[in-house]
Amino acid sequence: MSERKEQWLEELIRLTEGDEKKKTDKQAKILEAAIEIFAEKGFAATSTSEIAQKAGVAEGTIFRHYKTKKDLLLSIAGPIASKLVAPFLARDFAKVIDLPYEKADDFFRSVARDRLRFARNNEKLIRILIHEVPFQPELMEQMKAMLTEIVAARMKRVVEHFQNQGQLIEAPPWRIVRSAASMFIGMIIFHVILAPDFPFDDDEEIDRTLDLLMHGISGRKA
Amino acid sequence: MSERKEQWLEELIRLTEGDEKKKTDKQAKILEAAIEIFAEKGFAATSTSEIAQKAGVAEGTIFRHYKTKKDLLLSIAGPIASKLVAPFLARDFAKVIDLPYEKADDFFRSVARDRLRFARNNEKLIRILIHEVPFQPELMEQMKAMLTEIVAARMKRVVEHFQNQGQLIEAPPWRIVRSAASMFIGMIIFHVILAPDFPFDDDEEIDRTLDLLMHGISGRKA
DNA sequence: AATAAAAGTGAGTACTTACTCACGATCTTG
DNA sequence: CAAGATCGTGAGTAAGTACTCACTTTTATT
Repeated sequence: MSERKEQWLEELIRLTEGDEKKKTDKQAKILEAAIEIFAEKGFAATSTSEIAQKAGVAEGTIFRHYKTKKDLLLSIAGPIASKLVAPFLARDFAKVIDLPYEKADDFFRSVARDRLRFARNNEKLIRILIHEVPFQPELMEQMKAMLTEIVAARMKRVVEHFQNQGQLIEAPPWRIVRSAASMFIGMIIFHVILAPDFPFDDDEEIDRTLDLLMHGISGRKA
Repeated sequence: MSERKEQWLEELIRLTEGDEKKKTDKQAKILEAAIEIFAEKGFAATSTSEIAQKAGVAEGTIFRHYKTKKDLLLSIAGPIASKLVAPFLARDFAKVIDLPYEKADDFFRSVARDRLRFARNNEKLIRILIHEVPFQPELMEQMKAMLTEIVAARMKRVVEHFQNQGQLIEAPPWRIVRSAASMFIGMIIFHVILAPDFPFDDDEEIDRTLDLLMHGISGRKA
């Protein structure tokens, strides 16, 4: 357990240093193909022969680089999970509090924009992550740990800071964070998965959603 | 396509009339076992032999009742999808507008409570639904159709009604519906999946979440 | 009680699965 | 350039896989 924990923590540290492992050409092809098919059909429904074929590689080559099929999945899902929460680990994230963001909504807008762009640039990887996390206990633990120990912990401090300034209402920080996350994740899922045809301006939509989040949907006569 | 559409529409009508098909003992056992394992390991990772074993039934028996494994999945996921949106189809749903609910938040509270209870009573089925919908095009189409033609359409009318009364702000109804849905679905996922240990009072939590939804998270000095 | 229909069985089938391994090709390093 | 390590291969394997079918057992109908 503690080994696991250290593993993704090291991975996070490595990420901030921009240290990528050297991959051979064929290995890159394998990863590319695996991501493509995992995202489309799911991990369990994907065969290694299919991956090999799409990658233009012999099946044995896959197992030279990855002990098992599951190992291949983890080497895809692990890093993306780390990258997803990486910004919250940044050393200056806590300092975000008193430096660039004087207003709470500016802060939320900034985070939302950044993570939405990230999601758009890594759609397939995030699809894989969402789908396979519930079935891979190790991934599940990793995600839970990251969300509670990094994201929730950091966000809690930020929310408390804005509460002290009277910019946010006096409610349990976790509920505020949960609500904000729900709103934006719901927005992403709705527009990316449910209505991908219907085009919209990301920044504009974020602003409108942020408005609802900050001031609610209640009208004057409520 | 139109045949498909009629299929789940008929299913919905049947549901309102409480018409359940007669099942044999072993068939019930098969469904029970399949739901259990599908929810735990996912459809693709589940073998028919495993289902048969858990159901205490010969493997051939499964295929007497269901042509294929996929057929078995659809006969589980289809009905639960229908039941999930069924309340929105109720004839009196539109009338909900001028009869029992004078206040918008009472309406939202009522819907949230009802569907949360439904989700709690059908946790495994909903898990299966969420997980397999993206991979089964037919299910995907069914869900999209239901969400747009039934849920969204009805909710739009209700929101517009409350907007006319000045109880809700003048924003696009779909965005208001999306925000409300995101908040409550986020609440459910958070408490059911991410923090199942941490016990909480459903109705109380719904009220607090509804508060945030109605009035936002912005403080006095914002 | 006789007959038909439906439910249940489990051995069998054709095929796919993840993974191995002995061997040749390519790269790295002295 | 020699030698060892790493990379790449594809035929091969044992263990499933979803599904079938001739058969027996149970249930429904007359």
